[in-house]
Amino acid sequence: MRPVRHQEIAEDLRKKINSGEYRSGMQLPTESELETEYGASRNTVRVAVAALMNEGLIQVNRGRGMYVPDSLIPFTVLLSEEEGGRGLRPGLDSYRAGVLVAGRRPDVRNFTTRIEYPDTEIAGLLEVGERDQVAVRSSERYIDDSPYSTQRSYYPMDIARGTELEGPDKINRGTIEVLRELGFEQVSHRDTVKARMPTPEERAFFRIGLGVPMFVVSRIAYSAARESPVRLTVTVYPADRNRLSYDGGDAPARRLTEGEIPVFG
Amino acid sequence: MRPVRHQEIAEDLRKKINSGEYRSGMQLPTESELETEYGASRNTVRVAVAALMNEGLIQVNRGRGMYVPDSLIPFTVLLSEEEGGRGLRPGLDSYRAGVLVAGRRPDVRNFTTRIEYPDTEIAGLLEVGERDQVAVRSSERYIDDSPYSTQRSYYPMDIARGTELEGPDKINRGTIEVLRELGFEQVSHRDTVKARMPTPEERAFFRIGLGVPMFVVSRIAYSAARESPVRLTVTVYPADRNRLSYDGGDAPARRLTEGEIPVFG
DNA sequence: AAGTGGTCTAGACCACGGG
DNA sequence: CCGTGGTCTAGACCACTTC
Repeated sequence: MRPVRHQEIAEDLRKKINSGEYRSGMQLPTESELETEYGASRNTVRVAVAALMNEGLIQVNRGRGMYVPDSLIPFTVLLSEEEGGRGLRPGLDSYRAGVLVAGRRPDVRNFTTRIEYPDTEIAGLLEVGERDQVAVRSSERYIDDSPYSTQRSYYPMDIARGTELEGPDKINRGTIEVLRELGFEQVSHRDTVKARMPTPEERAFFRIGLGVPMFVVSRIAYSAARESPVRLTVTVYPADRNRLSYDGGDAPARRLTEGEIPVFG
Repeated sequence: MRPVRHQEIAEDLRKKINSGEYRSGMQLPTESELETEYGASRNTVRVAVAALMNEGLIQVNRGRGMYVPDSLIPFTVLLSEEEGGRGLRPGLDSYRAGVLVAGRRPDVRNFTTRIEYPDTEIAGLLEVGERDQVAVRSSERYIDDSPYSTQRSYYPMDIARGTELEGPDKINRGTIEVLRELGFEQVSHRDTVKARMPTPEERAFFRIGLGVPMFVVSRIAYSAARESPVRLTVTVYPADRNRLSYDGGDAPARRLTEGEIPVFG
């Protein structure tokens, strides 16, 4: 296989990054320096650089230069903790309570409620007909003023009708508690995790570079009082600063690595 | 904000794909057609096209054209099923047994065993010192001759020494069974899920396009006979054809959507 | 052979960040 | 202001697929 110039350049830069010759936070040579260093035209250099961006290996700031990304403090999203367990503050939903326990500041913005007809996928997961309306509660979640996740919960209208769930207000005590009050205590759930690239809107909202995928976690919640689900919650997280954690059986207490921050879904 | 030509082109193509004007499997206009359609130079068109590739919206075949990807049959990886449960064939590891149950053909290739010093991350997760050796068992897993996942399991040497685990052979009855025979019955585990972009090697091995992220699932296994973990298994899956599933509580039986194929981790 | 995308060049002007 | 990366052009040749 005949070597291809931009691939050689990319491979060389990859090696220098992975070997630590270029470390986190360091600036790489400028485009014109790379041109002379590799004896290639600017566009060829840019093709190589684009490949590295898409792998998440470098970050480019217009006007300033190219950098090896700082390693981010990872949030570990605990997705199999019991609701309301582990000394969380009662009367708060688990996201808020969990972030507070971690010593961070939670915030929910742009909260909206809507009633709509579900698309095929949502209807299938919620086990309702496509002509049955659902109540949709959407919000953006922040930690310390940085966008953290977007969330959308769907409720069958026969549960939500006439309740707070279809109302326009945030519910600080958590919707799990509301469902319990309505007689639908959540006894089990099923999570489906997908990963995909962000839309341009998500890239802008989360302020992430190229090469950063998104987690999409869909949680279907069940109650003993009903065969079909009582709720579907879809949460989207950027994958560069989040990892998901699931315990099976009675796993031992968590040992945190340096800088790791546990939060709740 | 002054409109930028290649972004306009990309946005227009995105709309046509999402609206269904270009459907799965359809060929898009060629580069030269897009040049005349948008009145832009070839490189500008190519920048727009590159963005769509990175979002996973289109797939490009050299010499043939650009296509909207066929939607893949999704594998659903069941990660919270009981080992050996649900009528799996006894005497087979859960991956093989699960794939057979789904009516597909499992295959393990390029199996290797190695003894090495763990890096900082592995040592931390396994709770061994960086100067304590570990046994590493690596393999590539296929389903119906298509690459499905790569897997690497790490065992503390004080468990693996002198056992099949450090030997060069595949163990068809599953290493969970071997650990049980050694007195380390697995009673709990903790999964950590990450998502990242593939390396060029992974792109080639899994034959995936740009814009397809990878799942990295790290499972730490615990036994009642020992405080520190008995195994760490790291599995890598391409995210375009896999979703991960975790049940919490006693979730109801799974309802499969059309074409969905459940398999085991 | 014809048509597709892949590679590469040389040069121009623009927009942003920081001194 | 200068240096950075971002946009865009016009043209050339190459490699792969299909007929």
